[in-house]
Amino acid sequence: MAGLKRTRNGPTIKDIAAELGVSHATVSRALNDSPLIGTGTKERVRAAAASMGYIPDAAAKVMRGAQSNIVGFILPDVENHFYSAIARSIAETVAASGMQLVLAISEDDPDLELRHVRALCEARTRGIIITPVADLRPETADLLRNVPCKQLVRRHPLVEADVVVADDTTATFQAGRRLLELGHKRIAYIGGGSETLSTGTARVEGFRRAVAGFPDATAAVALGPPKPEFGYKTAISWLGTSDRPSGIVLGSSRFTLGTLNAIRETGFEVPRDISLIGYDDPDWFEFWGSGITTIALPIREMAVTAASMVCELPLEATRGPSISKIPGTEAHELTFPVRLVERGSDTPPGCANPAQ
Amino acid sequence: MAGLKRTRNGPTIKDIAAELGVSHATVSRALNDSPLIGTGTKERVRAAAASMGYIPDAAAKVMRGAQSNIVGFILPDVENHFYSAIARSIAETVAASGMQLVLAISEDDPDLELRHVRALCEARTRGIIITPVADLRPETADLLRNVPCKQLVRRHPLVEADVVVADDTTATFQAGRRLLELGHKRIAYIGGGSETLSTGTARVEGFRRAVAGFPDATAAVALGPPKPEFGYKTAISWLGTSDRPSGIVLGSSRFTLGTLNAIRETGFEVPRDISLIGYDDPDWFEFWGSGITTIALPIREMAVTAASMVCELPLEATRGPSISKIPGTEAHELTFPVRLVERGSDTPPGCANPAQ
DNA sequence: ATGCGTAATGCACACGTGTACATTACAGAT
DNA sequence: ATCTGTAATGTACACGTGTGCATTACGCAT
Repeated sequence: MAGLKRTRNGPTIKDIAAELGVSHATVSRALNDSPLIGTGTKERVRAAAASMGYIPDAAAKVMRGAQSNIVGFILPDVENHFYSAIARSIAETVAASGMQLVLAISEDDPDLELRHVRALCEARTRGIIITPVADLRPETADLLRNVPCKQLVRRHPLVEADVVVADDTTATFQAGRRLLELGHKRIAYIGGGSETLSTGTARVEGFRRAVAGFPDATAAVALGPPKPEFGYKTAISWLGTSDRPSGIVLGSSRFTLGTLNAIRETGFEVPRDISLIGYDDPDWFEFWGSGITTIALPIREMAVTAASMVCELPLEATRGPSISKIPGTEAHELTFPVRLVERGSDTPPGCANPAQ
Repeated sequence: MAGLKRTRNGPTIKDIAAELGVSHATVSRALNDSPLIGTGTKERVRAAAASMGYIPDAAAKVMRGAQSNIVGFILPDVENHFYSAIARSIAETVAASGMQLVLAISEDDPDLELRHVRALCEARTRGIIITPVADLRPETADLLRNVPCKQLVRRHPLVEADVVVADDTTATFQAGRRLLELGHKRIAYIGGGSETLSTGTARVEGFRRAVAGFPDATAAVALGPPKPEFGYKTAISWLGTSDRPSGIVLGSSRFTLGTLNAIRETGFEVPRDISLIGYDDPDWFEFWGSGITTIALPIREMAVTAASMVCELPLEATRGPSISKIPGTEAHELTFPVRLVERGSDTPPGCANPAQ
């Protein structure tokens, strides 16, 4: 820590200048293709730089005043297809605009999230896209005020920034109503997040709203950490009871997995004993049995929109999100429509042979 | 570009110094908790820094000589469970050692890969973990000589760096022999990569070696880009012929998906008509039908090992990889054992009802 | 009063880069 | 021979931070 010179000191423009017997300003200009430099000199400088293995120092350039061209995306879980698909689309957009993307994983841990945000701010990041954690630290919200910032997928009340989300309320409303219209009387919802996140509140609200239209139906709701284990435990606890739900709406493809595991272990079958409607559309949903009915989100459009906003690219006119102003702030919310993809995992209750 | 001051100029230690009427050296020492500074001064400096919203400048620190504490991981495809699982384990290890991980996606594009490597080198990254692309640019290999670097999963001949891989040859050998012992006479392998990558050559070699032990068996091999589409197209072309294979070994879970799609479209069924053995073990393999037999890799161990080597952490004694020296270089190769996980997707040919 | 040791702080420089400004060189016009 | 304009290069500073060295202040012993 004390007084240590950098271990591997590559050549700098000063070294190149000394080698050629010119000033370092000439080298700098030559490498930046300034019109002030003679053609011959440029060539000699470039040749020397290449042969000496010169690598420019990004830190020095940033300090000189050039904007760092780093964009950060903080996501909770890279093993969740939903987020990795988003990460991919963001990466494409950012790379296409000539900038550098830094992916950071928060693991739904507020302290890790804070560390990432702090590191990105200290690096003078050009912009940050974040899917905030449920109990986000106030300090994190403070730091985010110093950077152009967009919230993606989830909206946290402490963060004052534009929001790009899916129409979660309509999504779970459609899913819930679908099950009820098929004739299910006892349905349930397993969701991620908590009361502080839009993905928690909005989805539960949609589900409840669907149930409200069917007075003779009862509903159970469980919210927890978006990992397969929570889906598994919750499903196991429900399936053991006599008044188990005959249809379940899942708030994450991670829950779908845990739920499938629970259903198999308790000897039930989908969709014969239990109907399932998933969230998001990972590639294996289509081929699992007769297919898993699910709510598909316009992942690509959402990601590209958020990335374009941060990179200050013109927004392509995508399949129109609805735009509304968030009261009390200057921020806006872009809500993207969702789509129910009908496959084979939901049937009327007690129906042994699905319509196929 | 020209002479622009940074747009959002936050306060620096000089501003804090001016505010308190001390020199910036005092502020710097106070913030770094130097013993040279009086307790009272420290407190006043910290209070001022907090109230003024001071954010340290990472670029200046790096330039001053402090090692950047960034570690980079360049992976080809974040939507592939295999790599996202690796990314997660690397992120955990790197975060635990107090460093910052930068994830970059190469999309199997050598030019994009070069861009990422260059950016990481210019940022004076502490170390790079890379899963190299098939036709990696020589320039990329040159740049990597300037950084502590480890190859993960794939080995590219141009890159002179330690290697952490799975025992791919044994893996496909076991898978191929398994199908042959079940009685299959026509088997096939769909693999990723090309002749320049270890994942291409090693896996094909293992498969061929298995077939060599069964003189009356015939085998087909297809190598291509590791995307579902290639698996789909290849499977479709094979299934249409009269001498179609009765068992297929897949070299990536991405191919498994495309192959399942092809099998369904052509009206066949797994495992009744076609036996399948996958690679890697994404979570849905266990619950797909009676389960997909597959070759499981010690993803976590491999990732943690590579990350520990880059972060200069002591290597935990993991379930022993075999270590060998790579001839012609000073680099070493760590090969991790694989494991065949037997589930329900492989049966003797023409067997309508698997043993369950 | 002088000397001395210690605690606290200021001064000045270095890191690598880019650029405004000054300087030099030289060709052409007077 | 002198002036003017242009092309090419050098000089010097700034960015924000950390640290070696000099300096100040002060208490205490001589």
